[in-house]
Amino acid sequence: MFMQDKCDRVNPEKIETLMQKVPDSENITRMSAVFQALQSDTRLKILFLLRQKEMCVCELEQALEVTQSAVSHGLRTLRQLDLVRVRREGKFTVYYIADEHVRTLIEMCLEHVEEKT
Amino acid sequence: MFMQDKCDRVNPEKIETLMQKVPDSENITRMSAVFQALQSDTRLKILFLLRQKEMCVCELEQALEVTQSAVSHGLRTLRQLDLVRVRREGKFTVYYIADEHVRTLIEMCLEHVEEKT
DNA sequence: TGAACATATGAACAACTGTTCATCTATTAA
DNA sequence: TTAATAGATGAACAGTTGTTCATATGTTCA
Repeated sequence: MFMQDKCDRVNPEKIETLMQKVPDSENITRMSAVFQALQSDTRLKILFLLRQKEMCVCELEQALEVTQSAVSHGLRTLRQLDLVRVRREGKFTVYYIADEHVRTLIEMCLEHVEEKT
Repeated sequence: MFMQDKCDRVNPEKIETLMQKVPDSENITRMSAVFQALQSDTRLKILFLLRQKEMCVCELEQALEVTQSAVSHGLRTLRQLDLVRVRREGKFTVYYIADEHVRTLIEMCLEHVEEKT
């Protein structure tokens, strides 16, 4: 038996069906973490740089004009969510975009904001 | 004349060229705001609900089991960034996904997190 | 009109975030 | 080995966020 609390439009059974098609809590939380990683000017710029070519930390540091620490922290966040990946190259640590999903995410979002005058 | 501060890999001219292809500050900030809106369990669930069918506030309220106030605040955030749009329907306010970019964004992100076992 | 329902919004507080500073580890080249 | 360079990380502080509570606005129907 369902409660029919308030709104006339509410059909509790239908709502339950809709909720079942929402990703489970674990995945919602993961997605939330991904979007949260993308919600930073610095990290976004890092991704738009890496989108063009893989780069080491100090290249990013020079390009972005923030401290090495800030770049490194930003990269860790992106790395932990598998948005970027790393490769050692001698004394350099080279970062690159993890996969096409990431490219699509930032490109889709750019299109969205560019659309508005 | 450019400074060659640190890293051997750094080629200042090349870096300048790369930076020119990064979206300008205004758009980066807008994207940042969009991702920041997507970085919330409640708002993500709202979008995954609206993705299935347009809904009024009280339907969302029932589905999500948070206060009406929280839903309404969440919707405002999404609305301000044109991620959802509104339509009046008698005494109801019906919300729906703004466009395909938004669908793609959340679907792309879901794929990304589902990929990791 | 007024009562009931649907939605919006401001205030406020706890929780979280991004940056810098200081410091530590790892790698290279001499 | 040692000095120099590349990168990582913890602490800490100022700034930001999401929720609830209380209340205001808007719509319908009797």
